[in-house]
Amino acid sequence: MKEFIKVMKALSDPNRVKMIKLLQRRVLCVCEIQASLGLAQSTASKHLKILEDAGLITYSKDGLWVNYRLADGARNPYVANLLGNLRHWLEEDIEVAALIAKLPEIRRETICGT
Amino acid sequence: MKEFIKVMKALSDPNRVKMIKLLQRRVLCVCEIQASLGLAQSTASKHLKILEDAGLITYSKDGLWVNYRLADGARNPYVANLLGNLRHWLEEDIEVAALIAKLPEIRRETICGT
DNA sequence: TTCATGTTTCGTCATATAGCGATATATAGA
DNA sequence: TCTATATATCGCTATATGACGAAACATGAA
Repeated sequence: MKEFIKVMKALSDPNRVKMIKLLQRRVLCVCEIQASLGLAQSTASKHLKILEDAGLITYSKDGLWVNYRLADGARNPYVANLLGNLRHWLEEDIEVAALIAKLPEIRRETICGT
Repeated sequence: MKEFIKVMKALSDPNRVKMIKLLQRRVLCVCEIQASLGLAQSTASKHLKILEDAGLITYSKDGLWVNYRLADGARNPYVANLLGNLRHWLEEDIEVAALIAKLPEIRRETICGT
């Protein structure tokens, strides 16, 4: 039950769901996600931790960057099912579509620092 | 997005998920659910309202009783999918199993009032 | 080492949520 | 009408959550 609740809670916040939708397109670092959603950096980081705790995403470090990607969910049926459905769910959502449309402009080299 | 979030939030509370699991077995009135979960009457009623707002359950009145049942979810893909999966999800959960085991003893005639 | 930079954690605040008891509403019967 | 009963709503408290800025941590370069 606890594991199920954790996954549901993780997907109960619009910004976190948007992060999932963005990560369906490509691997992203924290500052790209932060820039895309217009959040403070600490807020983005905290949301990513919640998604990771739920098993929905994983990360790998590459120098200063932390790359986040969708988990495969092999160990968690709730994760596997919901990530699968979220491939098509919310594709028509207006906010999600806007984020996806702007994603090509979001590149870590130009967004971060400078 | 708002509709999706509403469904996820509704399923983010253990007591509400347990209500869904109980309603998979049979139609229940508020006092039966309250007795089964050991909640205050007002708390049970509030949870049921949240589930109903999310489209996960429906109700019909029969005299003094309000009978709650699972929704068919025909109008909401998130509801249809999650209610479908919840038919088998959490069947092995220890708390859920205990509630199901005690469900035959929960009958409105003996539980309510008196 | 020192500095710069991406990320995480901490401290704080405002809002949301779950819980309860008390009260209000609705319906059936006397 | 009045009473009894099942449910819904209100008022309140304690905890959880999401937001931010500031500070700490981690890594790579000078």
